[in-house]
Amino acid sequence: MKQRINIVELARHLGLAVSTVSKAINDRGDVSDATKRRVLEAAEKFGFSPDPAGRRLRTQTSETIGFVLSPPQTHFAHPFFLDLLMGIDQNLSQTPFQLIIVAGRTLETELDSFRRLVERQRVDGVMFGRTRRDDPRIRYLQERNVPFVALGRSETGKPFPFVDIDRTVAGRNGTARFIGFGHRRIGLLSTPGYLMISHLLQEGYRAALKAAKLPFDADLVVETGTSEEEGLNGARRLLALSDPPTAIMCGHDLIATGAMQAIAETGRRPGVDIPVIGCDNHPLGPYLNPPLTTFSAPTFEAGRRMVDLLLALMDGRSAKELQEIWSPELILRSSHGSQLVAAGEI
Amino acid sequence: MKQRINIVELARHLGLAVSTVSKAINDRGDVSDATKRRVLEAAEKFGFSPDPAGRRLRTQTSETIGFVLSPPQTHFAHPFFLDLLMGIDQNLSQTPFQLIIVAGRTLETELDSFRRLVERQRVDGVMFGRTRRDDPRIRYLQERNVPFVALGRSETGKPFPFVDIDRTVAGRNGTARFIGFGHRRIGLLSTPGYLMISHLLQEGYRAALKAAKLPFDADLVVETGTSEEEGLNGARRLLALSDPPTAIMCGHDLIATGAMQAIAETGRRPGVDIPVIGCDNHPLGPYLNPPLTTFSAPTFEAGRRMVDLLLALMDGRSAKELQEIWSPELILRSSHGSQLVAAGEI
DNA sequence: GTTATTTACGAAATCGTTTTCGGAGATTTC
DNA sequence: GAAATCTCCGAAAACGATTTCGTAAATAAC
Repeated sequence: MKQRINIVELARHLGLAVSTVSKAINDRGDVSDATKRRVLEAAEKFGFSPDPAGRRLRTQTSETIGFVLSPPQTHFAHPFFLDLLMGIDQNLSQTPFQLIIVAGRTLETELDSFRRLVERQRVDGVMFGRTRRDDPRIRYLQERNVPFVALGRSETGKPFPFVDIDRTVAGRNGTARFIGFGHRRIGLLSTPGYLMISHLLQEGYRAALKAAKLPFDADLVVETGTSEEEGLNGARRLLALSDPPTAIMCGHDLIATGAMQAIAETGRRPGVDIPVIGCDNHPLGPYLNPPLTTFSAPTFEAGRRMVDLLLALMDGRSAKELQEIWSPELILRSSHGSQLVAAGEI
Repeated sequence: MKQRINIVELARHLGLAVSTVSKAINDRGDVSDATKRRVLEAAEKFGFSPDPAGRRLRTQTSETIGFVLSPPQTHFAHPFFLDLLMGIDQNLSQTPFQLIIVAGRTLETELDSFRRLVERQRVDGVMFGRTRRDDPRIRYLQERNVPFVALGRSETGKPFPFVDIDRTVAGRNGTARFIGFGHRRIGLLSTPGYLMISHLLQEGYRAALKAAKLPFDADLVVETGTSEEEGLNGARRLLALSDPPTAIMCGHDLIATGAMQAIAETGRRPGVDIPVIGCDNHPLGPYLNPPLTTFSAPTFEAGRRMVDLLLALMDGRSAKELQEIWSPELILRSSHGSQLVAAGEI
């Protein structure tokens, strides 16, 4: 390991006091431009940069923000969160903060990950996603008074900062689109019920039905996990109904993938006989059969923005002004019933 | 923020010296079992755990290992690396180390990410993937003498620890399979040439040709990026040849996805008229049209193992004994020419 | 019963930084 | 020209842990 120089040796080399050098490096006041320049040059020359350990000890900050990947694992075998991480990192790398990530193992032990993060690692801030209607993570963080920002809103606790890609509009617009095509019985394959996005999706779904004066039929909505297999099973249940849906709105592209599989199993053509719409714009959507119509999810940008919000929060801004709801946009491919589209819809 | 207790206050409460408390907490010798138990109980009661900043300052370690995501971004909109991270984290969470991740922006600035990691953050170890035949990252880390483990081997520098999911066997076995089906002209759609996996894939490809006494035709191998679009374009070039391949081996499932698209464009049926095999077992492979035959890539396990190797290296073990080459296994679906399989192959 | 050895604990130094406070010199004000 | 105000820099005190080394008591050896 190459020999490192510390701030006192650097100061000695310069014939200055350590305090002066420190102030120069951190661009605090009380040091002339001339010496500041001199210090910076010397630091560059000797390859000096302050040891984080020393600085953190003194300033009582960890310069660290933690991101916890939600369980279960299969949910994250998904480009979504990697994009999010990329966005977070890109923004964070412009700051002194570093990003540490931990993975919650199961729903039960997930809180332990949070505890380790704040009580042992002492992170300065926390980020996470997949908010739930009733979310113990939020309660914990608010109780400990640690700054955090979530991907998704929640019904839990006091106001907190979030970026929310609004599932309500996906549910409403997707369903409305099917209704516009003449469908009367529309299936909803939702993500797990405890998730906030599931609740919002169903709200949008109901709103669209109501606007069209269509009845709500509880048989038509089934909650599944966020995977292809679970989407497959959910769709099978839907299709086995005595009066099955003629179109299916899905809470996630992976679910939609399974759903199209289930439709094909019955000998019908997904996207033609039974149209399907997903959510979150999975990169392989265009390569499915048929190409999947879906709603956008600008996760990279969401990651960037979450960092902005967290920084603002730590800067003293109030949580209420740091809440953003983004509307996803419909991405038309062909699984939603392209023959109608071809007939003049676009 | 809840009031924290530090080690001197804890010691005062116990009527012990700080040194004794410290030794008890870290289970170093020189403290009786009785007082050790007493200290541990008190620590639990007061919710004390040592401040990482203080400990790191004193011990001159960062207790941090860094993972750098390779550029370009599109390569990572891929479950592969998320699984790897999950594996790494699962193993690392059993140790005092924390995982910090950074994303290399471009190939040019990637080294800066490494430099920031070791020279500023002062991580104790580094991990990364997508090794290259000539890899400046390896040179840098070896020169600085920082412990690291890579996903993939390389031709660069002195021996270092790695886990390598052997692309040679994918190239060889995939190609041999096609040859066994009677194909004489087999296309190879490889990942970018600078990557080690590309080199190994081609080696395997050539080996299979040689074993079957088939000629090598440079026109039949084209290197593309690791994305669907690039796979699409690469396959178009292959299919536009005057004497085009009758089967295509791909260095990646995303490439294979694009290739099947390209085949369909020409009016032929991918997997039937022109069989295709990919690599890395993308979770959506089974849902492509046709379902994609591919090679396994146990990335979660690889992540776990990489942590073992890194820890062993930091523990003084020699790099040479910390190199593992894993053979991927063929996962038969139907894109490799299922009609032949149905005819008795399985 | 004396001496040698072990065992258990404590005092103090140390890691590298930031920050407070004070003061000398330069500059402005009246 | 004296007083007041700025500018710039330095000495020293934290921050919270670990580790070395010394020493008293307890045990073992003879």
